[in-house]
Amino acid sequence: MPELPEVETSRRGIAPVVEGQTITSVVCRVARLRLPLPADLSSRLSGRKILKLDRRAKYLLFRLDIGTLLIHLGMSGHLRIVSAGTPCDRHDHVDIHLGNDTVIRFHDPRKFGLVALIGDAAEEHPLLCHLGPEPLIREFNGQSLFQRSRGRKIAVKSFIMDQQIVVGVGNIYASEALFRAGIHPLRAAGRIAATRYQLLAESIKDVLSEAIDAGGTTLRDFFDSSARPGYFRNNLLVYGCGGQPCRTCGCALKSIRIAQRATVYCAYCQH
DNA sequence: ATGCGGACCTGTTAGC
DNA sequence: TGCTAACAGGTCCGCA
Repeated sequence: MPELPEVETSRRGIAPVVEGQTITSVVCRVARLRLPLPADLSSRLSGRKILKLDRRAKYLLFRLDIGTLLIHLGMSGHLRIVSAGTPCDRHDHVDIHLGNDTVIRFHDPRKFGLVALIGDAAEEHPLLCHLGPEPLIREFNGQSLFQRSRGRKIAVKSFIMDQQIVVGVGNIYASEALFRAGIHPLRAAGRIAATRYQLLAESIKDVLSEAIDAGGTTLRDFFDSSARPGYFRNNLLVYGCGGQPCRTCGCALKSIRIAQRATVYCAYCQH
């Protein structure tokens, strides 16, 4: 669920409700997610004001008057805004109560998510400081991808999923972007020409932007309690389509595993 | 330094 | 129908 577009959609949905609000209390129902939850989270957060909600990679950054509350949704997490008093479900691990009688509720069955309170210089925190560029900014482009790829033998799919190279390209969008760019996912990153990286960078930007726009559609029913599959699902050209005909050439799409991740591509269109 | 495999968890689905 | 195995959209760590 939480690819970068979903995290951005969450941010856009939640920001108007929480910005400017004061945290009144925090309830944690588990001791740890990916990392242990700070034991004193409630006492440290109570009375603090949420100034702004930002996103960096797939992390949500709640900018407070005393530092930053960092939330990562992992593989299975989501945030919902609910009214105070809404009964909680299984896997509703953390409730952040706000002054306006609403609650930010963190739900994560697989517990791969993360909640941490970090200091003011959030970007220098160990969890964030090694992250590569955001995919949608100008500084991320074919030229920078090309330069960083020289000498690398890693499969290009793993290369673009490396958060030090570029953030936010998850397993789904890696396959989608490579299909759009006509690049074989197993090709060694260091053996791809600059012009093709140009195309790849554009494909990454396009597919993520389109997915964010589609997430905007989900925004309308964002406060629904039902977790429905992302709207962008209908726009996927290869992911989850193994065995089906390629939209371009009609040949059956191939399913393989790269670094233990499901990968789909067209052996005819991608080189 | 690079690249790979395993680990962290639970839920759902495919297959027998 | 019921059981088991495989798999799931992320990230970090340790080893070769």
